Amino acid sequence: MATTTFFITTPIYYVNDLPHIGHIFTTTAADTLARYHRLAGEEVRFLSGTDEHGQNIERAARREGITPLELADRVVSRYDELKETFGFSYDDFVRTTEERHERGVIEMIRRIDAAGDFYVATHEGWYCSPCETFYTEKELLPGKRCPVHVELGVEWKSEQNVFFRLSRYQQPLLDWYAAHPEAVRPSSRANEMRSFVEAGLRDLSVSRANLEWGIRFPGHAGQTVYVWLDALTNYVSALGLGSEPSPLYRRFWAEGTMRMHMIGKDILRFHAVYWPAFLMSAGLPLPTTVWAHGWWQRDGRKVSKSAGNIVRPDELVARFGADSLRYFLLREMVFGQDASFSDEAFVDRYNSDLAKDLGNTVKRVVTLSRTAFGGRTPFQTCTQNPLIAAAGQATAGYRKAMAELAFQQALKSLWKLLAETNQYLVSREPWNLIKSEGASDRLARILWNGLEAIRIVATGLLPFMPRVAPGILRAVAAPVPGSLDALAWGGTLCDAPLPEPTTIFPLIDKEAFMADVPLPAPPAVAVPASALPAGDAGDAGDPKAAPPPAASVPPASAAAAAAAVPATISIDRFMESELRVATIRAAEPVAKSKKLLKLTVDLGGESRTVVAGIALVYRPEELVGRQVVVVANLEPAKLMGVESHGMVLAASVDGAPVLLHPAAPVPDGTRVG
RNA sequence: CGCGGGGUGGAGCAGUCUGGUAGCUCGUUGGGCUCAUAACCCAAAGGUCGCAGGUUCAAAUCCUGCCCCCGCAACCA
Repeated sequence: MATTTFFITTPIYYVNDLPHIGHIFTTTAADTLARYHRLAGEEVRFLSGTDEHGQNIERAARREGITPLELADRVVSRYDELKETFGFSYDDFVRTTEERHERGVIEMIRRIDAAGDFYVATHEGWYCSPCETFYTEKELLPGKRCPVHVELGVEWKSEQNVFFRLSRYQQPLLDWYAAHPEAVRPSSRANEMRSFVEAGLRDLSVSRANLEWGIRFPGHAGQTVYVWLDALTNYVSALGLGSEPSPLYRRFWAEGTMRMHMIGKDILRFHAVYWPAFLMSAGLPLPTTVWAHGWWQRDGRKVSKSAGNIVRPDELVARFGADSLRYFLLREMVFGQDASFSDEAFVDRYNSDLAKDLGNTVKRVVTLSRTAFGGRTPFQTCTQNPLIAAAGQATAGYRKAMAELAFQQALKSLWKLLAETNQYLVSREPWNLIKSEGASDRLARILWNGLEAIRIVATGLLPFMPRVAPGILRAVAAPVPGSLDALAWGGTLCDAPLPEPTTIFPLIDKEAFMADVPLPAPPAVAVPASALPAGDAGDAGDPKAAPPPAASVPPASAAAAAAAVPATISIDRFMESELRVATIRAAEPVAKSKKLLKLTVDLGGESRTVVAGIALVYRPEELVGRQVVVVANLEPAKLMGVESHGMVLAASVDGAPVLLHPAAPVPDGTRVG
């Protein structure tokens, strides 16, 4: 029986973005899994990389006056640093500008072409000449101007492109999902993909004309391979598809046991629909699992010093170590769902889990043993005690959770064993035995059990904390194992020298730490997007790259004819509007909007959220407590994501709003009219 | 009807797919212990599981409607 193989990938990260918490998270998850499977005795191949082609890179490079490759090199060096810092253990790092990748893409195209799944068709859209790019209606600025060259208009242009017959793979994809429940996880995502595919698939434009920075499309002069076909192929090109011989490709893909893509949910469609379709067309095996995790978010409403939810991974790493962050990321999030990141949660987690539960217990047991046995581990083992069953349950729960990528559960299982170890110690009171009977047999068994439990926990932590876990093992005089077999009870050495314990995770004064959190930029002013690390977990390509539909539909006329307004209306008609006086109880800017303020308004017992476009003139602070007139029966509307339940009346002077208010205070809710 | 996430003790969350005594962590209070990083152990208080209907012997969980919050897109409702 051949060894089980485990091929795991991160997305290839787009190089116009510096690494952030999302990249760190995805790679940490994949790394932890890779390490776990190595310990499980499987043959593991772990791949990461960068996506370096495309218009955006070309533009960004031009802006900085360097070549695209120089730009990519610079970002790649940041990923190298990250690898060092976090101890990522990928075996290979593929860059889409590498020759081996290009060979893979060309082979992929050859195979798809042989299957007859390419055709040339016309592709139309709004085009900006300086950008050499098509934009969708939505991307354009008002007046059909280019979002990059804001002063320039765009033109309607059509271009010949190569299309992939994605539509042919609708049923095969549905069959694949049905036959492989593990193919897309978590299962809620699989449902999403199924309904997406069931709704019908359009053919996909997979080339661009006039795109310099990319791989030339074989057999179609003037065409460049477009993002996703290029990017997704990295998973096999890095293994050597298109190069001969390609033993890695054969071993880990063609004949591999597990082929897993770890991705963020934002790029699921590309991995669970397009990529399998490409592979089907090419006659290659499909991934066994596409695992889409959730996003790290932040509570946008409460970005403040007191809330302490400012993400500063660099500082956290510098102060607490990369392993602490690795632990936090996998312990805090229910893998697959979204979670929110905050400094406060981090410090809480660090103090309670790492400093107290883990660090303190290690030091506690080691100190007891050193005191009782002259700086050594106890002289005898123990084969009958309550911790054995506890450890058995903990490791079983751990393994089960790891198999399901339930990292949170796996860690919880280990921590339960730590708690049980502390309970055991309290029940046996070894500190009293030291005084009463010295280095007795009984004491030896008790403390050996304590050390053994810690050894097992540290073993389970090896995939999660690749630097700290070996340190703990050394602290309990245990060898660093190369196999999960070490999770079994009984590994702690007898009468072995125990080094003097150190404080692995110093307890942090949370108050002091939180006071240290720098204030964010004033939210009333436009905050540069770069100051707010995105919550997503790494794009494997241009997020704007969703290919336009094959069928060209001229964009709808933007300007609908203004509804004719009669010169006068009846009093009844006017009375249909419910105008009421209200007091502004709270006001805050709407995130990322220039003009909107979110007002919480008191209508006399009823509290409402009303969005008003007055931020350019009024500051939130000066509004609170003021009375205004509100249209109370307006149908709700969403503005910049915030649902507005009413409208604040204001006079408009050259577009600048001036709020209306009663000349004397009146009760809230008073009808106007 | 733009897409998506969510509303469960003070805080943060799990549980919802596969209905059946509401669970975890932190915090709080009281007690214990003193080996350990003011750590560890025990106990207690604290919840209309957003609201309203429905299905069911039984609903946090399934169905319908509604309200609210958050992220993305949409900027003056």
